[in-house]
Amino acid sequence: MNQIRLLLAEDDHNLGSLLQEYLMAKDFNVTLAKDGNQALDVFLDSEFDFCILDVMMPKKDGFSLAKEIRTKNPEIPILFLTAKSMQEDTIKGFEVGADDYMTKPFSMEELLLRIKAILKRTKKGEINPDAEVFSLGKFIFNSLQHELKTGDQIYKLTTKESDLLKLFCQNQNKTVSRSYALKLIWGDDSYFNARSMDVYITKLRKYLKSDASIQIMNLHGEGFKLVC
Amino acid sequence: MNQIRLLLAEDDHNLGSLLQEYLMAKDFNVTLAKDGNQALDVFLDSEFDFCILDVMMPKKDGFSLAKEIRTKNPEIPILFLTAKSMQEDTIKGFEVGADDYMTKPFSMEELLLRIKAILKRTKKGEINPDAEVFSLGKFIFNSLQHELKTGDQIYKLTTKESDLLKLFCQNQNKTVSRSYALKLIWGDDSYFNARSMDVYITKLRKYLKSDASIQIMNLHGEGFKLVC
DNA sequence: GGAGGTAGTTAAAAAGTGTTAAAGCACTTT
DNA sequence: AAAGTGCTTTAACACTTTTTAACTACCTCC
Repeated sequence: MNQIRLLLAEDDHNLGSLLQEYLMAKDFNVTLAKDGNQALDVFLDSEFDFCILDVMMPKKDGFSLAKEIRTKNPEIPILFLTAKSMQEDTIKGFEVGADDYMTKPFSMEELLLRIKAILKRTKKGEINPDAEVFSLGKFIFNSLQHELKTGDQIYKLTTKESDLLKLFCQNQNKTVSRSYALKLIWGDDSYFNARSMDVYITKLRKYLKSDASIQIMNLHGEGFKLVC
Repeated sequence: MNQIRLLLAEDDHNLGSLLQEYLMAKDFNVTLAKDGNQALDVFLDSEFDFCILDVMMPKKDGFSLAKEIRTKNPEIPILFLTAKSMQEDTIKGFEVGADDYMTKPFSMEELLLRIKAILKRTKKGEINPDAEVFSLGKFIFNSLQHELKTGDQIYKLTTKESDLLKLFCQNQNKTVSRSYALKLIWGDDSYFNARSMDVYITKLRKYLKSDASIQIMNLHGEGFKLVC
């Protein structure tokens, strides 16, 4: 099972590193940011699966941060940490699209349980992440053998075609950012690689076009999404 | 290769025997149980290599059954069949330690591919890196004596052929990079050696071509992989 | 609505691979 | 020493995969 990549934005250094250590011990990959601006920078720079944001932070508060994060990734689960049981905070938090919130002080164990609950809830279509065989509309894709089959025909995919399709299959109905795909498959993210990736997107679409129910959709400036 | 002994727990009699027949035709040894209790009895009575468990069954559901099976054998691969795409089921399934799951209705071909993928995955640890004798599909390869045997014939391999095949056998389903193979077998990595290696790849493929289930696959620019 | 970045597509260049046959080499046999 | 034998390397050509380039279309924001 892959590690969950978690962004923790918390200005209180003591609490921040305590949480980071605890969550890392629980096998999360935790990046700690010490204010809202730093958190946004880090978020835009790498890929995350989950955000824990303190509401009151210097430079940029948790809610504004959440809004900007949501424009980049409308799906990512967000859990807020509020300093006091402030009615206002709670309301505002859910308006921004919080998946949950916790009022300090809280037990780390409870936090962990809530994170797990949210992950369960939001992980809807996701299949076994280690799977090597995927079912895609009328296709069956065997990523080990690089074979994309349908009832009547079988395509032998090249390495790159297969790698890219596998990445999409592992992230069905989720946005895969360009830079993530490029780093993962092409090893790094540069302008020229980017155009190479576009060529492969075209190729995959050609293979898949006989089933209208699945498509690789572009989200302008954000990345691609395999919807099915 | 011996037959894989497979326990199939499925209360729907039609589906159950259909699957049983299909999998037996694919050379599995299939025992069909029609509820959870019967499945457990059978499991405790004999030896199995693989379990396919329906989640919803009378008397004992698939998850409870899986737990009891796991106490007896924590290693055995388990694949669940779920009636509908129930989020809960999936999560619970993976908590119990499912290796994969499939949602009804599914194609039998996909089921077969997934079973094979799991078997490949879980068998990996079995490979003894110091072994001198390898089983490769219908072949037996003795790297000490440079002999590649099948039921009806025996090939005497040359030193280089044998060294290269041994390297692949020690890294089944893993990518072996060109430069690694060249350094190990040819002593160094230069353009001309590289072409020599290609010639040997061709030779090995010729030996192995009578068994379609094993193949030496090229990963463009990365290396080769023996998949079986 | 136009500028500038982003994406879709095709074709050609470049890099890498598959295969066959002949040349080279070491080692035996005559 | 010449000829033969078996293995390995080199060379050559066809082919595949990946990248680069070029052109077109599109989306977003001022």
